[in-house]
Amino acid sequence: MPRQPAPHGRTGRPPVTSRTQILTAARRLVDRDGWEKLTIRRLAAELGIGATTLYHHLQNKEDLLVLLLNHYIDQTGRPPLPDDPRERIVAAATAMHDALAAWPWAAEVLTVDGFVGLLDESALWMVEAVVSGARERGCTPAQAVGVFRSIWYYTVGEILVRAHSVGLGADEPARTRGTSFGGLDASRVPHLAAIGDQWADLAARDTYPRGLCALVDGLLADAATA
Amino acid sequence: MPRQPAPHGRTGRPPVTSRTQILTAARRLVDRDGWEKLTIRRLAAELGIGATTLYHHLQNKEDLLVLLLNHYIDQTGRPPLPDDPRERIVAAATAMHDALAAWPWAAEVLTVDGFVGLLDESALWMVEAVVSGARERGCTPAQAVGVFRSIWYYTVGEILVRAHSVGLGADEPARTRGTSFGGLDASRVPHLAAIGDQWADLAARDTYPRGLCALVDGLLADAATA
DNA sequence: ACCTGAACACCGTTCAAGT
DNA sequence: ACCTGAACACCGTTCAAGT
Repeated sequence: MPRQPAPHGRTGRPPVTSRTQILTAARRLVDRDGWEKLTIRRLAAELGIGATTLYHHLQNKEDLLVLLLNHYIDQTGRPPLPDDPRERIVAAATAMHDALAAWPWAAEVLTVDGFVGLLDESALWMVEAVVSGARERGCTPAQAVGVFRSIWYYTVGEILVRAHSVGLGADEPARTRGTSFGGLDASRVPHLAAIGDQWADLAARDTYPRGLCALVDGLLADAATA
Repeated sequence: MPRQPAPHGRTGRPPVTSRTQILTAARRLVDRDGWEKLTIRRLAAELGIGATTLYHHLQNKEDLLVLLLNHYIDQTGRPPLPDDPRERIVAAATAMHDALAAWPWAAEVLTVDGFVGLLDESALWMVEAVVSGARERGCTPAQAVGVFRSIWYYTVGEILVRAHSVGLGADEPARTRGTSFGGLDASRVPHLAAIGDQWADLAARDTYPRGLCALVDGLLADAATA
């Protein structure tokens, strides 16, 4: 419901037509200055209004985050879904992953809040795709929900761990020590000691797709034998 | 290296013998008031010292978090590890999971920081157990690292999602609406609509062990066929 | 060495007041 | 209805100063 531009009596600063302007400004701020700079006060400054004014459009900061996440998901394209149920599950999971990986701060929101409550209907196609694939492969409704949840855990975990591992090398090379198991006690942790400095390289590889397929195959096999 | 109690000239407040007292106070504060109340200023008050004094023992807040996490892990018991490699992987992963689940705020630290750099050697037995099990089942070193990472993602994701879903029902029953897919459009998301209100129940179940086994079996099978 | 208060540069949020 | 500044109750961190 767009606002009428007609100023009935007043010609001052146009009102902050609710959510849309706020969300685009928030998105701009995050993209420019980073996720940790998204604050009520800064966002108000970005909009050229007082900080307290924002509270006429937003319940609180959490509200802003949820709104922004849904706004982002709404803009995310929806890939074609394969007919094969197993491939459909993988494609939907990959779409979730890629959407989050492209905007890592979105994953932060997922930790600030429970996840299910903040997805609006435009994001549910991913859930539907996974559940439908699982059902077609013989899962019960309970099993299908379990399949989705396992995939979701794996995906969120990958995003969060990766998001917080990136950039450490840039400003804090001291911590690179932890990432390589160079000087480990070979008698206590022989396999890690053997891997040694290679750990950093191996841990930097993108193993999400590989692990996802293994997970999906494992979940479907488990459901089939139950 | 414990401090001599002998006050050479002064009998004022005993010094904050570095880390140990700080960490026990921090742990007490977190257990009593919750993770979000752990702040430099409050911790100083808990210790009965000035806030700035803490900076003689701590680099910064992140340092405190890392120290506290390692302190917690050090105190965590180490379960017996099965001889069977597959069972060993599952047991080690379950131990990681249970340790984090028992103190959910620890999972928060994992998102604040990359994880590998903050584990000290006393926690590496879990990594070693997973890697050794994978190696015994024929994985290459690279595959074994991949097995660990996939399990880690799944575990961290489960902890984080669960930690942030708990308690929502308590103070915010309004958001329970999101957790049930009651009034969904059956033509657009038929499977979710069919599950409907059952989603909340199904999502509340503990499916970590089930999903973990599926993941491990999937990973080992994948490595075997590569 | 160890500790301090004051200060800086921020937060989210509320409230009474303005148009 | 929409917006405001002032204020409240906090943060992490730095710095010059005290013993």
